[in-house]
Formats: sequence, C-alpha cells, structure tokens
Amino acid sequence: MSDNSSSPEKHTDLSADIAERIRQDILNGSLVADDRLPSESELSEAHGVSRATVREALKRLAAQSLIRTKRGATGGAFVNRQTFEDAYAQMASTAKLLITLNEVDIATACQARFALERGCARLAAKNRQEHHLDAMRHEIDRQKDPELSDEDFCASDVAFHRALVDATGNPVLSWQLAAAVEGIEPLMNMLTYRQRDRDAVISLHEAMVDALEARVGSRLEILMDYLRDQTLRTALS
Amino acid sequence: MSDNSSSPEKHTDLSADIAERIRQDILNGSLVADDRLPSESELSEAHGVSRATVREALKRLAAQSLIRTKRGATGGAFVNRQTFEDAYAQMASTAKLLITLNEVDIATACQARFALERGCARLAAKNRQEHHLDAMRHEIDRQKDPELSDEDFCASDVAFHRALVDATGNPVLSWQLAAAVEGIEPLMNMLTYRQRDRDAVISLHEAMVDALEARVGSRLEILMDYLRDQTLRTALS
DNA sequence: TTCGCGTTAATTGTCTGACATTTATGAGGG
DNA sequence: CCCTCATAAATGTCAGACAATTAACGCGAA
Repeated sequence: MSDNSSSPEKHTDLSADIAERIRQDILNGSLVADDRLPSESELSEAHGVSRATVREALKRLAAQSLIRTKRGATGGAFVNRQTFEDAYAQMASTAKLLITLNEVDIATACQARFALERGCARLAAKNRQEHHLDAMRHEIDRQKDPELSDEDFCASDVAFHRALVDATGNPVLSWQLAAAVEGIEPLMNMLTYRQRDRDAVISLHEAMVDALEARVGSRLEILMDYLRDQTLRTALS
Repeated sequence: MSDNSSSPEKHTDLSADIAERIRQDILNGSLVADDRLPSESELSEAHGVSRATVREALKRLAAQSLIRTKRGATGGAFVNRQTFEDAYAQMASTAKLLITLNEVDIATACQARFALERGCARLAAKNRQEHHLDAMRHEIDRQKDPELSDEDFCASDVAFHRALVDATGNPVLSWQLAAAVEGIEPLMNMLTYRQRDRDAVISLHEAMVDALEARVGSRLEILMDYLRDQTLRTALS
C-alpha cells in the first residue's frame, strides 16, 4: 500500500523516498528513541518495494546515525537516541571535511573559531565549576613540556578550549563550539610553534584560567582577542 | 582483491567497511571533487563483495552527500564538491533533530543562540556591506505587518539574523551560526508573541541595524543581550 | 524445582542473477 | 546536414536463496 505517493515528482531513487518517509516519522514523533522499526520484510511489503530497496533506505538512515540494527531473533532496526556526543562527532566530521576540502585559509578559520568562543566567555565565567578550572590547568601543564610535538600541543589546546566551552554549562553551546574547534584542528595542526609562540599562548591560557576563576567575563573576552591575534601571528610567520 | 582487511576486528557490516574505505579515499585526497568512482560492478569485484553490498555502501555515502549518482552511459558515482550550502543544510538538520529529540528547553537554546551570535557582533560591524543592511531592513518591514503569523514572524527573524551573521564575511562563521539559528527554529516556532513583544523585538532589530551601519560592535553586543533577555521573557510568559 | 542444553524461529547480512530504466554515442538513411 | 534508431554502459529494482546471529522455548537431568 501507500505507494500512492502524493508527490507526482520524478520518482527516481525509491530508497531515498522511503528513507525520507521514515525520517519524517522520527522527526514528528511517530517513532521515538529505541522504538523498533518493522522488519525489513514487513517494510518492503508495506511500501511495495523489494527488500533490497528497503535495506538501501535503512543504510541511509544508519549513515546519519538515525537508526542502529541488531541481528537475531529480537533484532531489527531501532531508532537511535540522538545524543549530544553522537551529534558532536557527526558535526565535527562534517566540519573537518568542509574545511579541508574547501581549502579554507587558516586566518578565516581562526577568526571564526575565536569569534564563536568569545561568545561563551561571559556565560563560562558565570557558570564555571572547579573541575573545569582543574581540567584547564592540567592541559596547561602538558603544554609546558618542551618535548611536546606540535600536534600534541595542538591537541592539548583543543582540550583546553573544550573545557572552556563546557564551563558554560550549556550542552547546546558546548556541542556546537566543540565541533567547530575540532573541525579546524587539521588546519591548526599545520602550524609550527616556536618556543616563544608557545610561551605566549601558555601565559594567555594561564591568564584565562585566572579570569575564569575570578568570574570576570569581560577580561576573558579581551584575553581571547589577544589569543586570536597571537595565533594569527603564528600562522602568518 | 584487497579483501585482506588489515583490521582483524569483527567484520560485521561489510557495507560500512567499504563506505569507510571510500570515505577515507575522499578525505586523504585520493578522490577529489567530481572524480568518478569505479562502477558498481568494478567496485564489487575490487572489494570482493556482491554488487548489492557495494550499493549499500554507496547509499551510505550518498546519505552524507559525499557522492552523487547519475544513470546512463556516462553515469556512475561522483565525488561531491563539499559546498558550504550543503554542509549548512546537513548541520541544520542535525541540530534540529538533536534539539527536538532531546527536549532541550527554550531557555538553553536561546542562551546558546545569542551567545554564539554575540561572538559575531564585532566582526559583522567591521565587515558589513550595504546589502546586508538592506536585507535586514527588508525583514524588519515584514515583521511590522501585524497580520503576520507567529511562524512567519519567526521565519523572518531567522532571515534577519542570517543576514547579520553573513555580514561577518566569514563563510565558516556564517555557516556555523546559520545552522545553529535554524536548528532552534522549531523551538522558537512554539513561541507566541503578543503585539507588545513583537514591537520590542522590532525596535531592537532597528537599533541593531543602526549599530551595524555605524559599525559600533560594542553597542551591537549590548543590543543582543537585550534581545536575548526579551526573547527569554517572551518564552517564559 | 532448577539448571543446562539443544532446537527453533525470527531477523539481519550477503550473494546471485535477472530485468528495467536512463543516457551518451555512433551508424545509417533521408 | 539532420533526424532516427540501435547499441552499450551504467544505475535502479526485483526475486529468491542461503548464512549468521540471537533470544526464547522446551525438555531432560541433577
């Protein structure tokens, strides 16, 4: 049944249509997290297509991590709970792809990253907890090791800023920000830091932790501007 | 053959493996935009699997808009150019899903949105062009129509803020921001604006355009804080 | 009773071969 | 020169089969 698609458009790619229908069912709440979809055979019969087509549709949904599948007697396709963690990974991956494949220059990426992060400053200052400060100080200690490779230094930098945005206590915010920061990591990885550059970054990081501890958002904003300029200088040298 | 998968892990879901392999080829540059992949038959032979499995892998990639397919003699699967527009749609969709399915409360979403947008203020003030101001003023005119439904009012609001972030002139930034703003649109759509609320929003919008025209980023930031508070008040009434 | 164990059924994962549909290309005739 | 038609290559779809996995059931033994 239900092959009377109300849309008279070109019906190429049945699997896309079916995937979209199921997707809508998830969106509008007909299917909620952990619900089990009908079996592939039932779906194929319900939509009037072959099982192969249904499977292609399900793979599409799986690729967007909308569903997961389990084999066996009680198996089937289940609606995934959309965790922030999942969405974060997905967005970071998209961001990485976009930035590497479009040859975004590092200045643009830096500007974007620090602009976004700047927006978190006041909220982070207001809501930060002790463990956020601890995490950031821990990363600073790592960054002080002169033996650290540029790549590891960069990774630690990402962790530092991740803790900073987590300090806002707003999951939507930290999820968006973290994805953005991680998305430009490949670009940041191409930076080569001289020791002098590292020292400058580290002292700014320390000042930022202090500002965060004292809950002075405005100072944090200023420090972020300095950090942006410092990073841009490193990039252009 | 290359079925000598170096990974001895549980090899369930061959289609996922193959999709991942091709994905890596795109990531590392072995395949670049508009390259044509081998035909399904060739891929199935190359990876030692059936054509059905290859097709499932390709559908996964298509779902992530990494490839497109064309039928016919010169058809096949082609690597997609990753446009900001594509990535934007994808991220907005992910954001919508995440926010609706996790029952994020409107206060959290608002806070996130305005915090992110606030980060753009200074950059937008610096780089804005005349056509950005025009677009924003056009939306303000729409918003003044008292016959406008709440939903249309909200859509116009999204367009207004989209123009604002575009004014930064930074594609990475506007892409991230626009996705975030559109992601919380479903939530904003649930708001009911009294006329008094609309008037308050509109005058703030007008003040924001003026600040943007005068290139006074700091004032723009303050106005955004007001707008955030105003929106929160509307939400909580 | 309760534990253990094989059987069974349901479901996804994979393969094979076929046919339908779309589309560029080239040959042939007017 | 242009139109038409056959052809080939590729994706889209289908049907049917078998393999692999897994929970649940039933049954016998301790």
